[in-house]
Amino acid sequence: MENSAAEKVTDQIVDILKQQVKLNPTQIRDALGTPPTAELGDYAFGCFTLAKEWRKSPTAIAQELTKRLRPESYIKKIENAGPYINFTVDREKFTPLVLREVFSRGDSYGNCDVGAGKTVVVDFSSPNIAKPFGVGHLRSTVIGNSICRLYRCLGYTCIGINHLGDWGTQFGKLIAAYKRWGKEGQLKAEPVRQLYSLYVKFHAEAQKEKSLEKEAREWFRRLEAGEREAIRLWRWFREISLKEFQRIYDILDIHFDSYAGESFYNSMLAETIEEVKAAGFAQESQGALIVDLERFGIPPCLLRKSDGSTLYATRDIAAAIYRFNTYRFDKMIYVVGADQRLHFQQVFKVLELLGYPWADALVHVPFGLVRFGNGKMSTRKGNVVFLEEVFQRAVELTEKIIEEKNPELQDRREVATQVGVGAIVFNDLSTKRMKDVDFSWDRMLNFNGQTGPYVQYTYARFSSVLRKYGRQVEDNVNFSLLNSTMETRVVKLLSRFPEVVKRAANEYEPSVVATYLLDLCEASNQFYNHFRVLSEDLETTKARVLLVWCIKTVLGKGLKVLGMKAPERM
RNA sequence: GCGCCUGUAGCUCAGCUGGAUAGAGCAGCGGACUUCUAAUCCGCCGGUCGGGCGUUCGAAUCGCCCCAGGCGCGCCA
Repeated sequence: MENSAAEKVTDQIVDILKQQVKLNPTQIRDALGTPPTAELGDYAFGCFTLAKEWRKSPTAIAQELTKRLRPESYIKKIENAGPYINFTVDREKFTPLVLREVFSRGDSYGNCDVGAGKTVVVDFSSPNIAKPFGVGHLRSTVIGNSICRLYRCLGYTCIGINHLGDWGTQFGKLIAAYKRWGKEGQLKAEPVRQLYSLYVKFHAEAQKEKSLEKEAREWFRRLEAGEREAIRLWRWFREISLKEFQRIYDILDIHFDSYAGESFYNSMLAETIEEVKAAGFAQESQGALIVDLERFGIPPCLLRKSDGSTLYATRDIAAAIYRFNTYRFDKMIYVVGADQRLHFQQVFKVLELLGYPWADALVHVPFGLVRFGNGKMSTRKGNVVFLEEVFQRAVELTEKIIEEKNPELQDRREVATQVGVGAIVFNDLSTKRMKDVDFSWDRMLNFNGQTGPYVQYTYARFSSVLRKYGRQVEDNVNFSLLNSTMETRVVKLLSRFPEVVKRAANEYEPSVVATYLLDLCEASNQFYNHFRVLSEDLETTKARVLLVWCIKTVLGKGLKVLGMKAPERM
């Protein structure tokens, strides 16, 4: 695949510098920075590292070097400023290069083929059956979805797996609770609400009545033993929960290649345990089966409880092996909360001990917790915010705003959903994933400033301009009509998009794309407010329309990568 | 106690992996709609980058030590 415009420029600078400087291309590239203001130039090379070798001050070196360097092709000016050599790009060449690239690539702009022929598995969302889908689960869902989309941009085949929490002690609790207090009719009427209140009631009652916990463990044991009554209830709970989750995934327009949850691996667990034993790493301890990891400075990994039932570490180990055999992945990413860091360290280590060469292709992508009020959101305490309620309120508010700002809008309901849900999604993706977040209605429902609706609004606005223009957009324009600082700033930002996608994927950090989009919106809205795109002047109009087309395309692509909709009007 | 994460303006966050004067948004104040969507744009106000020591020509960024908050650390997931 051909180099992007930005790469061509940096390659050019490297070419110019490498004749005079004894550094290899990557060293030069790494040393390149951006001057504090655009007037100084587009790229800066600081001469600090050369100072030792040349036994001169960086300022003197910069001065001397600048005299010897001659601008070529994409570089128009090379100037010295203190210890820096500043390179100014030739706008006459750069602007057409960038805009023509965006124009010809369209929606595939920003894609590359580094991942061609490779497969990456992404384990994300993974809600617990029988628990309501809370705002906490949203993070894994939207971050994971975006990571999938990012890797697809890089050419990877991406398999999204929803590792449903459909097995474990919680089902023992749920069955026990249902047996005591549950009513079939109620459960059919509003499944997840009822399951949830049974779950909450269980924990409240268990405080007073110690025997409850024992009862729950017993039910889970019977479930694992495959007893009919237990299986029947489990299946039922699973089915009704899944149906509700599906509604949420439909709203978000997120789809999985596999819904193989924890229960899927039940039949493989005995074999997995045998494998660990055979490899000589398993040992009995206080009645449980563990893998001692002390020599790696990690607490032991529990494979089996003293009552014989299994634990989720075992299921994760079995799942990883199964997935490798099924997908032959080159990388597997787990998008799971930071509170499970240790768990994944343990699981990865055990797989490494078992001698799987792909163990180092496993990566846990953790994220900060969502807190509510005074503490962590806890399903047990009934301290959760339902995602559906969040969506509902966001969409309602959006409809109200549309009512006052754009009352004639067609498909109002649909747009309101796209924007309302977009606001929630963007809110979760716009800050670095490791930060804990305090849930706040105010922040969720703010549509001004650095928000999802702002990006969508900008997109809709430029769409509107193109609609009004109504003719075919072409890249055969007079580019010198786009040489204001505002336009140059936009062009420069557009040229950075491919690199932004790569960085976001490498760092598993969708927020890189989100913050980039905000920058692009700011620059583009500034341009919009200062220039009139459609005017009597045909030449200028054609040039600006091309720029608008490129802005719209990149914004649309960016929104798509974040898993958001890009409404043409709002 | 041990380990990991976070700490930048009143609030929410950027800061391109060590470089030039630390940037946005929200909130507050003041401006810009007879013209392509004002969910926008412009201006003002606002910072001992948690604290200290160190490495370096140069530190918000790297190292060490504290402080504060969060999360883990054997039968939950």
